[in-house]
Amino acid sequence: MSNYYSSNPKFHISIDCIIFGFHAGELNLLLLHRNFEPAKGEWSLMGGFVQENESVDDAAKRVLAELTGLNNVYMEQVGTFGAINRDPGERVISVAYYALININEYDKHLVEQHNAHWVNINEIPELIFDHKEMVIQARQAMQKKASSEPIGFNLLPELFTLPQLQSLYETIYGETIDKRNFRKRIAEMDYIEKTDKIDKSGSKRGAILYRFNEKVYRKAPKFKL
Amino acid sequence: MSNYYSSNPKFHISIDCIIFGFHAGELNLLLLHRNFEPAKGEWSLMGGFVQENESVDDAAKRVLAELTGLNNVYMEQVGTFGAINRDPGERVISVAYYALININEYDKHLVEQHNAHWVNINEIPELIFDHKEMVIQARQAMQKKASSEPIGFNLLPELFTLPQLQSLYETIYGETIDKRNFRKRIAEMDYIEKTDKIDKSGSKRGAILYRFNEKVYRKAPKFKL
DNA sequence: TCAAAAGTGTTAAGTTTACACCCATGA
DNA sequence: TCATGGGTGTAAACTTAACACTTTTGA
Repeated sequence: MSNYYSSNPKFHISIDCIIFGFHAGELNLLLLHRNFEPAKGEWSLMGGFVQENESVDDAAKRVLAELTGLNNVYMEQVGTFGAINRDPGERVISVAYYALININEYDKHLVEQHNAHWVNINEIPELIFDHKEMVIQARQAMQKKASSEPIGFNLLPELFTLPQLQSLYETIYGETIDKRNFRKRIAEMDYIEKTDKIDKSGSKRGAILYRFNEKVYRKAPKFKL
Repeated sequence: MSNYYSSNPKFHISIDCIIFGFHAGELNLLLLHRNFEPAKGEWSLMGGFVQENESVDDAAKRVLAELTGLNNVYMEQVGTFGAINRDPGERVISVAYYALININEYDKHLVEQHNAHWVNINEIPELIFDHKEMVIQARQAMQKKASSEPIGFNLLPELFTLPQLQSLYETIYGETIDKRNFRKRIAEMDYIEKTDKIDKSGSKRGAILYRFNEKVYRKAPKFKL
């Protein structure tokens, strides 16, 4: 142990998770009513404290899994929020991560236990501390990333239709996309593979189901939407 | 004070600075020989510990100022590095920031005191811990940002020539740019203002000096290089 | 007078956008 | 049979890329 190190202060480090889900043409966040003081009962991001036996990234994965039961989820670090008084309880430095999950596959029982709810991203309530700012930054980071890397598929089921995919990207960008131009671009991505299955849930005619083939993508990773 | 908070561990939080400078057509980093254990004497980024009386961002500014004497420097957070054993001394979670400075204007006396040196970014020596990874991520983040926001000017003097500016962007991107196409794009940015001064240091003929006008930029912020 | 760097426009290629109708099906 | 959402191609507008010579001046 170095004297130099120990002359410096230590801090609680927390994780906050911006959990994105996509359903029925809408982006949603999984938010919860905080169940401890301060700000007990107010809307909050899912959070937790980094422990001794885990890296910061692992802590983020753990915190996400505690709420959703999910592992191997796509997560990205948004940034670290370190204002002195950001938490009125005591000083906590927080590392924010966003997660993209398939809204059909989380553990509903766990979510209920935490008193968590999906909230439309355009109708976010007041959030505690600097969580609103975290959401804003997460959304921007996600949008930017989604335009240049194929991360959007994490928000969809394994098999998805082109109308679904287009709706997802329209929601992420907050603007409509021309259907034929969209499909032209998708057609050029040979890692978005047509299956012989049809999804009839959205229309009488049914839409062809596609799959994102990550192995094929990795051989020639180019993506732009 | 909440019991819930205090049941969690605390950590040393450090700052590491990736300090970019541009000189003679080359990007450089300001690196130093670490003057305390562990890894004393090895090449390292400038760093320091976050204190109780400062935000994380302020700590980054302080650490940069301690080495360079500079304030009001353009800085961006790169990310937080939280692997358990990233520092073999004891556990330290580090927040990395990059800074863009005008290589003519730092405090050379301070830099000498810290035993710091400018190193060409393509000839970076072995660095301690995960500093190499921080440099890689900082460089990528800076490159991306520099392509869509006018941050490159922070690396140049107040007055600069178009050959200088082009050389800077060629260095940032690691590829050559067509001179006429480059100048065409610059000509469309009315916040890059021609002055009536000539810089004769680079050629016999001399090159016109330009200035980045931030106020004009803010009125219609569009930038793409 | 010549070497060295600064400065200047045009054309072709590629990319992006706009746009309208037919198809398949279940109710 | 008709209402609903799924599926398909082409042409114009715009953007990007390629390219070569003249100017100025100090040595």
